Amino acid sequence: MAIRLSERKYVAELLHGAKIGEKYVVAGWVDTIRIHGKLVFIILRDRTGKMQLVVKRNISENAWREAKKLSPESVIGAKGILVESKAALGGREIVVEELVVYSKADPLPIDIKDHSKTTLAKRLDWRFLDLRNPRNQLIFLVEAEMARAAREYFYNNGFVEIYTSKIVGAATEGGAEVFSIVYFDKPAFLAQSPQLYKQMGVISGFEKVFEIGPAFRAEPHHTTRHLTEYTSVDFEMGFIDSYEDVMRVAEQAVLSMIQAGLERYGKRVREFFPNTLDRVPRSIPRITIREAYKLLRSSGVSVEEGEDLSSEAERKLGEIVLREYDAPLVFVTEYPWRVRPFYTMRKSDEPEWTYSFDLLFRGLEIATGGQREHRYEVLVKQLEEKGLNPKNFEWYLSMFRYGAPPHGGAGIGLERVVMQFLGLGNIREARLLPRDPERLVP
RNA sequence: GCCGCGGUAGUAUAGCCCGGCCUAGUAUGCGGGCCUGUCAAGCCCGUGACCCGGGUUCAAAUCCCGGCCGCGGCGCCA
Repeated sequence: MAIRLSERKYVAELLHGAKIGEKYVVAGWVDTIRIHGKLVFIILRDRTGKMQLVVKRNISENAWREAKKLSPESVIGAKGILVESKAALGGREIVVEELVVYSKADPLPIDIKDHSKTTLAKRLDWRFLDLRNPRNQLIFLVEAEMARAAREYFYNNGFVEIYTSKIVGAATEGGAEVFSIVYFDKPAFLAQSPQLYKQMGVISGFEKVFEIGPAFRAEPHHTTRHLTEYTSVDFEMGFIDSYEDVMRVAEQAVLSMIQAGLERYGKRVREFFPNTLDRVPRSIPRITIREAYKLLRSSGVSVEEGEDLSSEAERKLGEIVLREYDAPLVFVTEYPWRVRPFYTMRKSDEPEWTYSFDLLFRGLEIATGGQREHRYEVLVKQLEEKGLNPKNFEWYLSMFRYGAPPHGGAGIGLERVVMQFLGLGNIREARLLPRDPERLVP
């Protein structure tokens, strides 16, 4: 008599393929409930979709009595006959003979049917409910798919996956943007980047390494594109001819992420996210930052030669490149030395510029990379030039005294890729449990 | 960190400038009733709110100050 969940079929199976006229067990959440006197319609939702159950008093008095008392988002199981029904969503419905309520839900604190009816802050307070909305859940299915594609790309191209420490004894690049923690009786920090460790991976002899892991930034940004904790897709590769080799890998990794997202979820993504990128770009154009200055200036954006691009300039550049090259992504190369970290390799012929790049996706920086300086003496000089004390980098510097190949790499912000791909307005949407200067829970 | 805007039922909002007409409106939710083909079901009845603290005033949701929280811009970054 009782419903056996081990016999359960997913909604998608019942809607496509399962035999009409057979008896099936379904289970899930009550999406919508419509009570019509002696007739109750239940829209049941599981991870594969939604379908209608109809509970009729003259079929089962017990089930009907239970159904009348249901509340949205309660968890139920049902057993009944699958029938065709022109009126039902999906063309099929289950005529319920048995109904079990596993968990009755209280009135909901947020509107989960339509994400736009509740502010993002409230939605995040109730994230587990917010994610019951298929649109919001889809963001993380896409994220998982993109991470999988990146991982697969790296594995297929000879990179070794490494796991570096996130508790560190010294800040990577000096500076105030690290979180301090107490490590027993010693001061310590949360890693803002695996930068130095992935270089170690190369120098250790793995030659090509990558890591997908958390990065922490203690910068009190109040913007739609910053998190204090995010997922960084990092790679580093040895024996390169130039930073062009690094860009090629970054390009292929990012394009394979976009391709994977579209291939697996393209249809649903287009349904829920009107601003999504709907095709995979063939390639990513490269322009030097000096060309970018010119393009921007001729479009009326004031830029300072030798400076980093402001967020406004990046946005504008994204528009220009889309117009001129029909490309949603662009590499901006040869950033000025003065705005890049000490380990960046400078151009041999123009030392005020570097062998480095940023990758912009629809006008937003999603990756940074370049060739690293591997010559010990040059590194020491560059540290000093940046006003840093080589004494504090002894461990790092020592790696370059015992055989370090020419190498380079990049870091890609996973949430930013997801955000720009889907056309989200706020990066917090692309993070399961976002952390920002104010938010620490849930 | 600096700057701007904001905080009204469970949720989303109107009202705030120009204090009294607010016994705070609307939608949705929630509770109850009618209904055997709905599809954000419908119709009827009911329910529920001015962020906290101080001040100005005969009178404060409305004006002023402080706090907390939210949203966004900038710097910076992925």
